[in-house]
Amino acid sequence: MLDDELEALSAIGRRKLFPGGQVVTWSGDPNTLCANVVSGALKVTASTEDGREQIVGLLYQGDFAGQPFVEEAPLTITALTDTDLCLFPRPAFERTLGAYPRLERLLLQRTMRSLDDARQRMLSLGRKNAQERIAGFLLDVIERTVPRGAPMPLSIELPIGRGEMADFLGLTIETVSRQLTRLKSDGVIAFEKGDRSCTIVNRAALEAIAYPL
Amino acid sequence: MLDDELEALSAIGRRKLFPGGQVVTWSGDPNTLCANVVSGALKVTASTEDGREQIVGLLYQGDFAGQPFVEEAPLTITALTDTDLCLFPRPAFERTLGAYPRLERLLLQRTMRSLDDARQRMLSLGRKNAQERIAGFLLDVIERTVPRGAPMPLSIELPIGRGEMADFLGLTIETVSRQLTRLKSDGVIAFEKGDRSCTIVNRAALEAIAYPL
DNA sequence: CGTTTAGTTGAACCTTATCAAGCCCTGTGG
DNA sequence: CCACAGGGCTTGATAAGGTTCAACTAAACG
Repeated sequence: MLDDELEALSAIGRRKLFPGGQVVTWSGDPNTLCANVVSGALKVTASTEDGREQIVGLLYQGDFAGQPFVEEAPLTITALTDTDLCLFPRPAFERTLGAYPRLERLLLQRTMRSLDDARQRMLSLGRKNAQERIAGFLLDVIERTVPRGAPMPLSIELPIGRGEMADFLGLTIETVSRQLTRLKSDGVIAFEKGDRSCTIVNRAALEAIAYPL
Repeated sequence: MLDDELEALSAIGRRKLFPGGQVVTWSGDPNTLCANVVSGALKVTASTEDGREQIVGLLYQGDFAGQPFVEEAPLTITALTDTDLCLFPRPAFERTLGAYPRLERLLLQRTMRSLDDARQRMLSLGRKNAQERIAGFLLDVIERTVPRGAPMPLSIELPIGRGEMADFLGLTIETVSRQLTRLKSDGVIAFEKGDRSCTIVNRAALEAIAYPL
């Protein structure tokens, strides 16, 4: 981002801290905000009326949240951990986009990447079994957090708990738990000091599971 | 779209007819093209290496196809019926976007709508059962093709066959077929003159199935 | 400590996939 | 004109993968 763009954004943005668990935007509410994630993590969820929930996206440091040019927020956004957001009132943000074409270009590219992402997840949700989804998820976490070509046994910190993994992968808590213990007893992964810190013992095996044939 | 934008686009576009079944873009190939759908219909698919397929989007008249600013095409696009496309070489299309900010804005808005769409489908694929998916699909077709507030018994033409419905909904052909016959015997829909032309007998019932509670 | 919360494990059940036949329509060639 | 082959769809029987319900464990917290 260029200096004047950053400046223009910071002129309309205000920082706000959201404690873990707090909802930033409710689905159906008037869409008043866009934001940049300064630190922390958020989940973007879609729900059925009867309470079933699907996590349709996870947002981390540097990610963009919200939808300009839309009157009603279609999705609920919730802080997973304590999260620092830089909030932009939507109308001001839209004006800034108009004034800085490079910014709009950037947003377009990000939106298209999100779309690609969403489509890969549709493949996963529609056509993969529980093992493949879990393995794919672990590989995604690796890609997101581990520097390229780090030496094996890798250690990763799962960004979400079992329940949220289930909501992300379209499974139940129990299935997620069982598949993880299966990967563990197969010697592919291991857990130490807690259910969230996971060691990748055999990455190749994980890839073979996630991407068969 | 404004006159000069249309002109700029038509200057770089060339029309081409694709017969039904023909692939327009292969996933993994160099991404050389974007296009507008002049007439006909296309499917956008993601696949696993071992051949499972998920339809991640359907494109109709007026829809935009392709991904500017990406070097490798991530998805396969196939003509469902004979389809007339207006093709743009990607580099020229990107230059045109830069020259006509309103055009880029338009594309951004479309991309965001596609993203919303994709996320709703994630909810469907991850959290809804076969009946709900089928009912939701039928309602989507209605929304797309029937004028608002048309009188009941509605008649719609299914844009795709059973196999493609299955690939779209993350089900099998057999399950799609069974759920449709179930809706038929429940008196919610009916079929005349062929498997593709479907009469909506009871739209409210369909909505109650698609959106429980 | 007792309570709560997250995770694991087990057993029964259910939805959907899988495999296999059969049907209907269309187009083709004898 | 009829037999027949092929594609798209339906239907049935069976099986598997996941869900559900329930009990249990372990760590966290007052």
